[in-house]
Amino acid sequence: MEEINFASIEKKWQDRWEEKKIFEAKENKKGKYYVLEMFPYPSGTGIHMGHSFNYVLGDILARYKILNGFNVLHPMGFDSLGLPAENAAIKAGTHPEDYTNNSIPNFILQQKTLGLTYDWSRVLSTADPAFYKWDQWIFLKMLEKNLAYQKTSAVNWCPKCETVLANEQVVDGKCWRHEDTDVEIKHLKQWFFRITDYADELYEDIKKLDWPDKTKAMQRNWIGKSHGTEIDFEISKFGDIKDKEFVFLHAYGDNSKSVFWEWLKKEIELRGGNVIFTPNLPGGKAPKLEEQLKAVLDNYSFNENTIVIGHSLGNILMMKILENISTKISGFIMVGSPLPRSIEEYDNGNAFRDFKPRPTLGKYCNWKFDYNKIKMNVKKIVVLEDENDHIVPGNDPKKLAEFLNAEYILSVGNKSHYNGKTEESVLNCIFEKWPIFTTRPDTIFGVTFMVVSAQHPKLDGLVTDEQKKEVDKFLKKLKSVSEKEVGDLEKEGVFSGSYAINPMNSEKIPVWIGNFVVADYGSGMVMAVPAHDQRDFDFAKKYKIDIKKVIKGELTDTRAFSEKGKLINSGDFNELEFEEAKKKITDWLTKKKLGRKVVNFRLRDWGISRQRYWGTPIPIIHCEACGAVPVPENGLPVILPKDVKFGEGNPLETNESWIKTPCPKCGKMGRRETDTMDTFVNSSWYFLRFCDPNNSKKIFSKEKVKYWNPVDTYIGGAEHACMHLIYSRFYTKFLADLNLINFREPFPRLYHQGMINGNDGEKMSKSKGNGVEPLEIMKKYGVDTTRFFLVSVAAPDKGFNWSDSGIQGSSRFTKKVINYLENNSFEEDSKEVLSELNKTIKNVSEYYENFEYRKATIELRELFDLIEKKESSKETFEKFLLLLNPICPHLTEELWEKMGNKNFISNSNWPKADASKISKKDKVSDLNSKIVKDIEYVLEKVKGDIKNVYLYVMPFEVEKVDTKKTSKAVGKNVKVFAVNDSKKYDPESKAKKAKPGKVAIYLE
RNA sequence: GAGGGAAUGCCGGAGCGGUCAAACGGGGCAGACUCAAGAUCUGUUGGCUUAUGCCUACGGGGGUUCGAAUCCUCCUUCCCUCACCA
Repeated sequence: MEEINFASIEKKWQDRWEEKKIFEAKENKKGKYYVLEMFPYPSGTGIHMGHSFNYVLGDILARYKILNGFNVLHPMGFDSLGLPAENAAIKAGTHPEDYTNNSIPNFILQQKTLGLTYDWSRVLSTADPAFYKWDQWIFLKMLEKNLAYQKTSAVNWCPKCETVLANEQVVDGKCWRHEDTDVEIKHLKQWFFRITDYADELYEDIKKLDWPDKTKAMQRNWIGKSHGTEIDFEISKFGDIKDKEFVFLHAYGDNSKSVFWEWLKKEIELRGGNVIFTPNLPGGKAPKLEEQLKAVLDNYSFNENTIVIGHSLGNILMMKILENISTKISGFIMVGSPLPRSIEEYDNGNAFRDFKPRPTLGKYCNWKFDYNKIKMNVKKIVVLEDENDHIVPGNDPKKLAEFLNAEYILSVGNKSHYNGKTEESVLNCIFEKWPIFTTRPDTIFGVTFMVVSAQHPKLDGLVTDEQKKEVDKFLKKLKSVSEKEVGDLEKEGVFSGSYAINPMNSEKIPVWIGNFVVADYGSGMVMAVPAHDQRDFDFAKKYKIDIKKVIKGELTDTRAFSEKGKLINSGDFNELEFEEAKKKITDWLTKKKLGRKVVNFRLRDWGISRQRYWGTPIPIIHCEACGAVPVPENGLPVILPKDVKFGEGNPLETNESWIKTPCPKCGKMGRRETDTMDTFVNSSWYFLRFCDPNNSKKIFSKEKVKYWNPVDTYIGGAEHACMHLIYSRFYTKFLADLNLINFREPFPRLYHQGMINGNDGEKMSKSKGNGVEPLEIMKKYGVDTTRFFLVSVAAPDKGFNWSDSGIQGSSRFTKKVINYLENNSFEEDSKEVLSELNKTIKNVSEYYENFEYRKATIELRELFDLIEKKESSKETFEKFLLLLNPICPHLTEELWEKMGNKNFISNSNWPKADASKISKKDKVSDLNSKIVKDIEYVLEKVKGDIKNVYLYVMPFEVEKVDTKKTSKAVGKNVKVFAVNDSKKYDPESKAKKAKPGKVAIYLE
């Protein structure tokens, strides 16, 4: 047998395919099929086995579809922007652009050797400004729709490189280049896409997808939709109010006129505070300072627990009082504060000033204040502005608040200087409402502490003076730890000094600060029920916090009872079961406006800012006057400047002349945004660009995209289950909302190829030396053999360990096929061959359709074995070649030609199966013959006098069963029922055992 | 901790209620061709010493069934993903 020259056969056919452009796709009236493999990052090392596997899987499907008459789009491109090119630039001193420009042709060359059906006229590269221009265009659209925004968020920072690090550049909390340097957390202003606006649709549409269950589950987890209840807890801004003394200072006159305060008094007392003093203020509309001071100071001595609620002129009096006392009081809430006007007049924050009297108030207000002393004598001041306050010209409570370092609250909708609404607002000044998300409202009576995230933006307001030191100590400890290690931290916390109030029973609950609470999930604070949640339990044990049981069940020393059960110690809700309790408590809260049913998502907005060079520039110009101004559409693309320095911070910041550019709005000199976009933006829509890759006027032609999309089958690694596949779904939905496309899911059918490991079962890697180079293997065994082997070892989604002896088995097969013509002559088909052929056509078609390529290789081997052994015709062998073509395109072309065909086998026609030629033996899936066999078997097993046989089948199968023939065949009286037939005779309810294609049998 | 997947003969791996001692491939063994090896081809590959028979077998226990590798349940082991999500 002569040595086969695979290489020349392969080259010959690849050249001919390319020359005749048989794989170039054009829109036409035939049914379309869009097969896509995830495009690669073109690394300098070329393609590896995983790439080859991925492409071959897609190629087999594409070829199968071509043979079946589909107009197939099968494109390839390069995800060429990205960190590796930049890393190579830093480490090897090449420019990312050169690196990329060198890698891509090499990649294409290697891909071409695989004999793929790619339409190379459509190749695209994301590093091409003609491509990323449209990234920028989409960004502008996002901005327009308020889906792009800026906020500060944490990044990894290497103090030695003075630059931001990507997660993969952080190794064990250290910098990838400086192994001795701890990575720090830094907060930077960054750009985000509001993917959370689509969270619900992204979640709900998962069920429409024909994707691996696992991937769907991963997406569901990632989006993390959870139903629960949001409960408003009030938190005192003044720490524990139990020992606080509330003093009301109204404007003037005797306190009996202050009926207004009655409601407030009641509410404060309900929450455990004491209202102890509401003095009469003498003097009517012309009060004298001395008289008023006396009236107050003679009756009450201010102390560290005092909280004053002053209204209007009462505030003025209080400020005077604060000048006159020597203790520091706890709080001062200034309501309806008509002072002071124009703080700007104020003299360096230290002087006295005149308060210009209103005519009606006479001398009263002609006072001067020592503001520093006032500030010194109050721990916390809150300024509450009524909308009415601004009516007095020049009065500006907001400025007053700034001035006094006070918290400022606007009482919205309160137009009066003094009414019931004001009271509610005052209450909100003392007790702030925090909505808390929980999935277990049934345990609300068991809440014994709250935990707020240590990273919470409103944390400061919760920390009392007494606890400040400890809290600071705790927070400092956190900051020295890198983000990744936070995950391994032990749950720790510190008491904030504040208390929350349980809305169910007004119980006082301490608020802790914890390192384990996520700041941007829910409201960044959780209610802790130690008796029924393990994490809360551990925390409570550690810090000796009360544990209150509210569900019947067993607590141990180390375990909380976190299962469902009946409520106890829960007031009116005792004895209720889990589900009912949840509902009733939520209803109660909803009615009282203290809570509501909500849906919460784990999904966060997508941070697209990267402080790196080799990505799409964000088309924004920062202008001192106008802020962040988008680059107008005609200014796109914003092209990456080639002239930058690597290795010292963000390379883009090293090119001043690129950065400096006029503001599109006002024309003054502004600065370009130096952040680039996450490279996932490119892969989020590249599949659309393939439909119209060279369009320079538009992102793509709507018609072309409409013709080809959605992608019929998408193939790629499971590692993209979350990021890439969620982002492209998000982009698709967004572009559909812009009316650019007419579908909302990009990839209705998804397939993951498995991992190919080294022969030792370990991941292939250079350092382990267990890698197998696809090009070498193909050189040695031939491309078709390699393709055949790749799909014959295991189911494509499972992957396998590489084995050198394994490929020899495939090699034997392909060689036998190639040599077949030399050693055999054709005759008329034997029945056996015909049966096997038609069975194989039938089955293999299904296998190709469903990625059961392994089974296809098995049947093809069996068919070929038979063709070799038994008489078979030329037609049969040609059909066999057609069936084999998707896997082994070159050798089938070669033999096809040798047999005298002038056309390409690769775009000819798929054979049709003739079911009548399939012999009984091979018709395993035939329902009737199966039934007969089953009955005969059962009859044989069950000895006894049987007359009737009852069959139960799926409703749609009733008509398929031939009762007459079956009765005759088994010699019994056979009756058929649909499983859902209520009149069926089924004394032993066998019907439930039936399945599609599988009957249930009852004998009588 | 949550979610997903898997466990089959020497190995990889199919089968997913009756046709199962279990496809197909690798490997082993025997034979053919050869001085010999390789390549190729043929046969064989759980045990019982040969029977259209029995036994033991698809991770382990229990169950459903006339019948289980296949369905249910519990357990064990392994792999993957997200991991403090309230």
